[in-house]
Amino acid sequence: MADEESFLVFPDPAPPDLARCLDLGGYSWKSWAGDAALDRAAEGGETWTGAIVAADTDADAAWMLCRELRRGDVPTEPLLVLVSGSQLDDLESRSELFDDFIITPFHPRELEARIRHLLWRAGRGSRPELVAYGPIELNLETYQAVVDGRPLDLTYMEYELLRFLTSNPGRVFTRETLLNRVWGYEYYGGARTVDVHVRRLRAKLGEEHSNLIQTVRSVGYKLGQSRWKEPSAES
Amino acid sequence: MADEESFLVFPDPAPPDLARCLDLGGYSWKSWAGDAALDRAAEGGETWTGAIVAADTDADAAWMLCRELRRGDVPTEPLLVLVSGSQLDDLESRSELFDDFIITPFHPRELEARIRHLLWRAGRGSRPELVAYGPIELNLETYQAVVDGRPLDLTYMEYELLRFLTSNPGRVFTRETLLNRVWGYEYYGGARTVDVHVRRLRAKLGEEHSNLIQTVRSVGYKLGQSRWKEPSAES
DNA sequence: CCAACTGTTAACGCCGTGTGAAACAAGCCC
DNA sequence: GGGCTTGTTTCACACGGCGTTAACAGTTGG
Repeated sequence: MADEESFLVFPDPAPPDLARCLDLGGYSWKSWAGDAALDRAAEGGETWTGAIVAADTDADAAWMLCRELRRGDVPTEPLLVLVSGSQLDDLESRSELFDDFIITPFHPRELEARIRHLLWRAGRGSRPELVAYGPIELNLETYQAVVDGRPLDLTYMEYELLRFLTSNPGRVFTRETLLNRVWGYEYYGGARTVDVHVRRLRAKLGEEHSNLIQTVRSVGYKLGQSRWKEPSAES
Repeated sequence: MADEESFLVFPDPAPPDLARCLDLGGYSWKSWAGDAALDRAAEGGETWTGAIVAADTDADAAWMLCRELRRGDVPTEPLLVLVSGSQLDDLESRSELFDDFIITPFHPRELEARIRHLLWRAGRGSRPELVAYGPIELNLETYQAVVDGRPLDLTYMEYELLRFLTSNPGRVFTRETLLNRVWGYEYYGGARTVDVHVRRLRAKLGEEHSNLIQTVRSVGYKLGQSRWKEPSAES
């Protein structure tokens, strides 16, 4: 569930054969109407495995969408365009807008092969370095933390603490250990510091996920491993 | 430019339609029998603009040639394979052996389009001349920066800094990293230099866009990817 | 020699951070 | 089970680090 492969498909009522081919291939995908939806997606931090843009019907809108996708607001992704045979000459002046193309009507297996190859090529590229556990995802490059897709506004120490716990899920750490490994200095009288930071983290994780960080009495804290144990938070 | 574009074509008697298509496209090419000739070429320092390998007749020899070409003796070059429809499934396990493929029988204009795109990717593909993020656009050729269509008057260092940040949107960079990658020297003690340049950049970006460059406390700076849910202080 | 660019220094103000103590919950002993 | 002990959560506050900002000095080019 972490890296569900989801494709952005244009136009909104996706071409029937394209839709059927994607479904048969086991890919999840979502069709979008236009660039207006892009802004929303960019804000929400939504990302796609790639984009498939059919340019054989509404060429202008399709190329505009490609241009938007290539702007960098959304991370550069494999971009496949569908063109009709008569549009082949249009490709030359738009080289930067796509990674691969396929001519309609296309053979389903060719589409599948092209998608596979694009994904393979993308996989070899620089993949964002991230650590995740359950609903928590930490992007080490952007210093962003999200839970359930909702971005968290964490301070430096909160982020470091959450990163350490998420990197070692299920393991219990004493306060001394946490002070040593996260704060980096020898424990000298400030055990409550950890408590307070755990508290702040729990608060920012939200009511529903505050139990992700569990306290092991007389020992310390740990993250996860028993999420499905008697929630009973409601009522 | 205008250097002789010469393609390596396999097999030796090149497929007639392929040969004719290349000739019509104005490309120079040379057909080779097999891998024995490769060593000679590698020694002689001969290079090609790219390779076009027909795998629909002698598949085994074709893939072996691709493997040789990808061995690293010769710099990786655009590699296009011709396959028949029944060979599509073979591609999956050979992803690393080609850059693009085309199904035989092919339409001449599709071949031309694919060659053009491969050449474009090989040349300018890795070196974009335009980098953009949100309202920011940097023209690397004219050394001009515009935001919202309004041209900015940036100094050299400001431009370099903005270019680096815009090229890696969302990623956080420490001041030390910025000094190394943008300024290019190792420096320790003058970290405030970065602060000041960021400040000047923000000033020139204008009030409305000054928040494009975000400071991540205790870490460094990053551009964009903000999740500012700004609680409607404006309006 | 002026103008613009660049890097440094220092003062200011904010916000993250740690600490102490009080409120709270969970065991433990009698 | 009542009361005591131990450990955890919560709150409020003060210190200090960190970023911002402005002014200044060194440097280069016209």
